[in-house]
Amino acid sequence: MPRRSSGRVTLQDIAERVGVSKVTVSRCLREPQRVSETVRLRIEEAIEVLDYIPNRQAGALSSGRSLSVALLVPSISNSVFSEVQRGVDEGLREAGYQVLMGHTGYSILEEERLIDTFLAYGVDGFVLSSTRHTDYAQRLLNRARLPVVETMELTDNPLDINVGLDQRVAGRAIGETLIAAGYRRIGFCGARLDYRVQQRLAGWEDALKAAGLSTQRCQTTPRPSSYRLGGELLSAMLERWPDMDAVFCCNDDLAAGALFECQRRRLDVPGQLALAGFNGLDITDATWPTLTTVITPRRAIGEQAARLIVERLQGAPRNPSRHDMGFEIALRQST
Amino acid sequence: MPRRSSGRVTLQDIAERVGVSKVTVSRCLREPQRVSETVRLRIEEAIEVLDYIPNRQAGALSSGRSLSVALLVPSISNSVFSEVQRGVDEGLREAGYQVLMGHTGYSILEEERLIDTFLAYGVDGFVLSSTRHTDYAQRLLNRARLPVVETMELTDNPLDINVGLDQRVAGRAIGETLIAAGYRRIGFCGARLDYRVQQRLAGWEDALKAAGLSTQRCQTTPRPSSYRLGGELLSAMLERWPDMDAVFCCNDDLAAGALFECQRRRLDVPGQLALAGFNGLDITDATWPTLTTVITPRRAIGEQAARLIVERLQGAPRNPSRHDMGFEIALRQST
DNA sequence: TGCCGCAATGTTAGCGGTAACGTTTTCGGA
DNA sequence: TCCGAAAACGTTACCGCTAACATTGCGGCA
Repeated sequence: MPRRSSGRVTLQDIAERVGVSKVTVSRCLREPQRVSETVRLRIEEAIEVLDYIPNRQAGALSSGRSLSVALLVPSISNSVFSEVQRGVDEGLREAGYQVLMGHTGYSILEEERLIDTFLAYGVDGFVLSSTRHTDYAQRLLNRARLPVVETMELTDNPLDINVGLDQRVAGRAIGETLIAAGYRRIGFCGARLDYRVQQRLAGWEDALKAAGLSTQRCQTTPRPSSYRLGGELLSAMLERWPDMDAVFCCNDDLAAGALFECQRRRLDVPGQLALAGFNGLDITDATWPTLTTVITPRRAIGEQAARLIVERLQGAPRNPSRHDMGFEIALRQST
Repeated sequence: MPRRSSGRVTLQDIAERVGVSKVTVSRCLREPQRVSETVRLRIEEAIEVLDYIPNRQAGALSSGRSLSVALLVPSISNSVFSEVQRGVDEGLREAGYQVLMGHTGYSILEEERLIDTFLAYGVDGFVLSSTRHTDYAQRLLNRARLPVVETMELTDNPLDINVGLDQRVAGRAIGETLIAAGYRRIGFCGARLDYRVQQRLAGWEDALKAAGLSTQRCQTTPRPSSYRLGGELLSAMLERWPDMDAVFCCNDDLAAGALFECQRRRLDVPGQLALAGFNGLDITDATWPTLTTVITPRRAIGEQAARLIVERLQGAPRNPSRHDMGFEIALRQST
């Protein structure tokens, strides 16, 4: 007689119904080929009839493996990360892992809190979407000895595995693209200056400096990026630098917002002003004119992260590595 | 000597260091006021020093409560649900619960799979983003006797708690708005005809029929909604019904895509064609012209869902209920 | 002085699984 | 016919935590 039973169907219930011990039932679920055909069929029937759902918590507690991996993204509403998520999810699900998602709101403190929480849930690995973390978070991750993938940007000192692209090189590439297209008075607008945006800005400066152009037309704000903000920033820039002939927006949201503002002002794009974005979201290929942008391999990053984590979970040794997934420039109508 | 220790710091380690039993440490974490000041301080210090992270799986297994709630949304890339998620997350976190998210890809079979998975993880409740489920999923949910909130749309037969808005009434309202603005040859375009979209369509028909107008200008597709698809659908409609003077798009993505297509065709909005969307995403307030739309209280839905779940988790009796959160029409430049 | 009540802490027995190892059964080949 | 190894299944002892109950110690009061 159980002291406090949850009312849930357990392995024991299945075992009793079939007339075997619960280890046999457990084995039947994990290594079916090690159980005789007859018993297996009867166990499967009992599971079906009783609607048995295994208790993962108990399994995880006992085996030390939860078959789940945490994926931390800055923002769920930012569609940039939904592609990464898709890649991660697909790859991990195939290998039998469940992805648990958390969002940090672009705060490394919140990231720290989530790492703590997910460690408490016993996840078997982490996919992070940045290379910047609090000291405490790094300590926790190191101590836990779990596979950790830092994604999106590249770093020289990965915690473990690093999969991303060189944001600075990409920023430079888009700058050079604008220069090659003949623009000379090129601006930059950026919102929420996280590390990645700073890198893009640095790349933009690299390109302009290398061509002997002025880098003064730079408008930034710590506010979170949005379509409307793109319009506001562009307005501010047009006022300060009326001669500007092109703008590199640190992401596609700002670029689209800037485009809408141009339409509002009846400013011809690209005739009077060229626009470029970053990431290659769907919208860049739908607006009129379509937007030139840097297409980042977000899906591939997610898939690669999943692949590497699974490798490690299946026994591959810890071996810090960096994977540059590259990028692609999409030359569109806006330049 | 443990047979297989995980290397992790446990309650026992804290207890030994402080010189008390592990129950005392456990109590100190859950009901600090029941432990003497002296002991509490020493326990807290030990936790700090040893970087103790409680094992939630063990706790959940023992107590029967996991302090987590599953939130299932159709799509993570659809920003409609990110607001719901924010509301749910905020409300539940305050009450000490962790939200675990899953996405169903608009498939009730996938939803069923996720319900199974999250039950295996021992979640204490569910927030679903639809009222349609497989029979098996309903059976699982009923049997588990957990609080369940079905969100977004309303139903007459809630599984448990229902928080949403009447999609049909909202569809009718936008139809009436267009009619009141003087439009007479009003079209409807819809993608991925899930239950909610069907309801909006029915509402649109209600409005047109009530005004004695034709409901023939209706273009739909099962393909998933996107900006580009909005453009394609609009093109097809303009070809079939050149005289159309307004279109209600079943969501904002389609509406924005349709707007871009109008710009491409140099069709004046709203002069030659009026456009309306659904949901009230950020973009509707950023484009030029801005888009008329139905603003759905997604954040409020999430918050209310969280509130009701917490109530139930804190002991309120099961009491099937329906909460109509209403909607608001935003009249903008596109009509 | 003796007894009661309460605050503070301890003991015991699980929660539902799984690892490791032990036992029984089966069966082919010497 | 008998042996031995592999296949099939069982026993035991936990994983780390908590509910329920037991115990201890101390102050207050009759």
